[in-house]
Amino acid sequence: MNSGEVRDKLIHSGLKVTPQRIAIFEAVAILNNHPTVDQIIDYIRKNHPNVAIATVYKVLDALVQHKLITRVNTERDITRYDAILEPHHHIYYSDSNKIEDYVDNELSDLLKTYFKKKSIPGITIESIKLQIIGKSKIKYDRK
Amino acid sequence: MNSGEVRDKLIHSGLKVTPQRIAIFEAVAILNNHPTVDQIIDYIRKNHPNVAIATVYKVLDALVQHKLITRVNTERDITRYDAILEPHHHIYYSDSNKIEDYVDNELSDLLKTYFKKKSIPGITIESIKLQIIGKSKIKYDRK
DNA sequence: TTACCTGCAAATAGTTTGCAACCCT
DNA sequence: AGGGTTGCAAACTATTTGCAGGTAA
Repeated sequence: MNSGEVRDKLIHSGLKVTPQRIAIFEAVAILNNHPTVDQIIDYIRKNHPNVAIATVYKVLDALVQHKLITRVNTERDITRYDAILEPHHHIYYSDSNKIEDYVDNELSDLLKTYFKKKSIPGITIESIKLQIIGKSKIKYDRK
Repeated sequence: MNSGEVRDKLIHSGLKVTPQRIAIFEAVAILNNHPTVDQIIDYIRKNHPNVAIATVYKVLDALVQHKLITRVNTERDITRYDAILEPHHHIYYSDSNKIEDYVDNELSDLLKTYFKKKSIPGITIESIKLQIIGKSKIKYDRK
């Protein structure tokens, strides 16, 4: 996502285009893999040292509010953000604590079909998200 | 879950049985529906006024540590707990902000079969959790 | 121009920590 | 008896808020 796209998305949401917003939006997109606030702040401090931390929080809130990014629910006390908006599932690596996107249309269709047949009383389903929890098969080198 | 069962589970985990632990463990079980720390603290303050807040945190940590309860990943800044340990899915009501358990063996089997056939490279799957997000069909009375 | 945005510092809220006293086993 | 546990207050950390000055449209 280049800064032109970022500008477009901001304008489209009725948000004013400011250098801070471009920088922070890009940070979330560049730091793909569900960056934590810490990672975003680090990135901003390195690349745009005069942007205030409070601004990072305010901008992230604004972007979530206007659905340009989403918050990912993960471990307690760690807020992660995601610039990918298409419906997708998540893989949680319990050993390395990383999160990866998982797109699987066959699976999505399977679930769609399943819940079309078997609806859950009392609820109108809006979306279904899978959390796949597992261990990485690749061994890590010892430090 | 009666206090006898609670005692057994504590002993079984090698945790000492104290009135505070019984009270807090019971609170999570009684306040079923994924209580937040706030709700647990409220309950404890009402029913066991001399238990310190810090103790609630410490006991919840100990219970999670020993896998007697689990933490549920939800909205940022809201930590919820769950005394149900069997694998199960969650339904998130986007309108009322409630979480409900969803047990569906047919679905679990379907997923198991699916991922037996189609494994994801690089990961050994430990568990799969569904988050079903939707709106309640029941209308709420206006205040 | 003017309503929106940012930066700063102070405030807040949730959670953790250190340690002496306590109490299960 | 002795080590795990608790209670309290202080410490911490992440996030929010208020407001004066700045800036995009």
